[in-house]
Amino acid sequence: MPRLVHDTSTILDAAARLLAAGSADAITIAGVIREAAVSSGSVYHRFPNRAALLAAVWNRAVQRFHAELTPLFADEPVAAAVALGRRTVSWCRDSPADARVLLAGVGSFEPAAWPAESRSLRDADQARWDQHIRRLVTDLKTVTGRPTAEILLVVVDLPYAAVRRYLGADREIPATLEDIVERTIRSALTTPH
Amino acid sequence: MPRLVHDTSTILDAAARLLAAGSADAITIAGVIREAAVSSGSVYHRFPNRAALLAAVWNRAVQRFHAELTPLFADEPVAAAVALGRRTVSWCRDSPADARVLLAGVGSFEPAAWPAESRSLRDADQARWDQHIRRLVTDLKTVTGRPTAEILLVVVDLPYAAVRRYLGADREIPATLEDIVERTIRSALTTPH
DNA sequence: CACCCTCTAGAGATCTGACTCTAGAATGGG
DNA sequence: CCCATTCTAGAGTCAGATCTCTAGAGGGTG
Repeated sequence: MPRLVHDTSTILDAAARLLAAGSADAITIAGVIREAAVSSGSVYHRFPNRAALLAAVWNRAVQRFHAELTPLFADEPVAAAVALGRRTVSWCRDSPADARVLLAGVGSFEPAAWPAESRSLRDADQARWDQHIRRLVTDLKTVTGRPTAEILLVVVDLPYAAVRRYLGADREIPATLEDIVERTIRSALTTPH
Repeated sequence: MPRLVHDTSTILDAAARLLAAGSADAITIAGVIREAAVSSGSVYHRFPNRAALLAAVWNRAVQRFHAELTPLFADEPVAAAVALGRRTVSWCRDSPADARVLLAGVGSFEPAAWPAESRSLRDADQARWDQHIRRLVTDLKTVTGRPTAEILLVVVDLPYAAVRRYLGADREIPATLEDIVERTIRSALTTPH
């Protein structure tokens, strides 16, 4: 049994690098072969087709992100919302490649073409995540009295927006951004209205 | 002199429709030909290459957006910020195709490959817009005492984030979103800290 | 040492899409 | 009515990308 010469993560890293240099469609098999210095045989030994490779890139990034954030749901609702926002920012700073993957959105990864295996993996992940979010949203509704759409905007979309400006332009995420995000979340959730 | 049988906007509309159905890379010449029921000769008579077509799609959407919003900078700073946020939401509801173009970001349109003409057109537009934004930001800094990054987050990125959730998933933008955006902007700018 | 079995290398087959090119349709002016 | 000019049609070329296929390298096992 010959050892694996190339690690699968080498290939996924190369793909993520290609994405960072352009869009998700910049992830071509030919490009990965060049970037990872690997033969096409190697790639196709691991992934039946391009869609499966894209799926792996996406799922890996999402799993890492979720692994980092899920513990934070344990806090009190407002504290959890703030912690999620802060951690989203710091995670993006520490894992820019994965962050760029999430920034592109699943839609860029042609999920319609994914093999069943990849799809169910994603579905399971997503279901768990959605459940956490739903629970947090209902808790925040009772605590703050805001409508669902407002809570989603402040808790989910706002940290994403904060980070997008810098990731998209390949600029450093400022050190003060966590504080800014925290202040904005707090004022939006606790201002009387 | 034979009349133009196809309007150029027909071609750009078809391209925008293709983008809405997928990513910006879904805008292929072959696709536009199908979607607009036009021959490749017609397309290449107007646009020297695909990059020029992409540039035209982008620039048209941006010009429409800017035309809609620029008058609003005339207000008092906080009022202007609120009005910009509200109008961004309503514009996206009324012009979903153009909104999807902006949502994709210039990066998707391969600006590096644009002809000089398209590029300078965009640069001029962008410079005018940036000047308005810069002026508004400095005004808001003196009025609210917030740092630049915080103002940009609240004024520029937040309305974008509010709308992204719905445009990206092809869902109706809720009628209450303008109010939600306004409340969030106000509380972020006027809460003492 | 012989034998497997996993993994790799890389040459093509095939497809898709961008772009070129030429013939000609349509219309206004002389 | 003819010509010039503008625009259109669509076949054809070329580049690049996905995927297939076969030969074989490399290391563990009997």
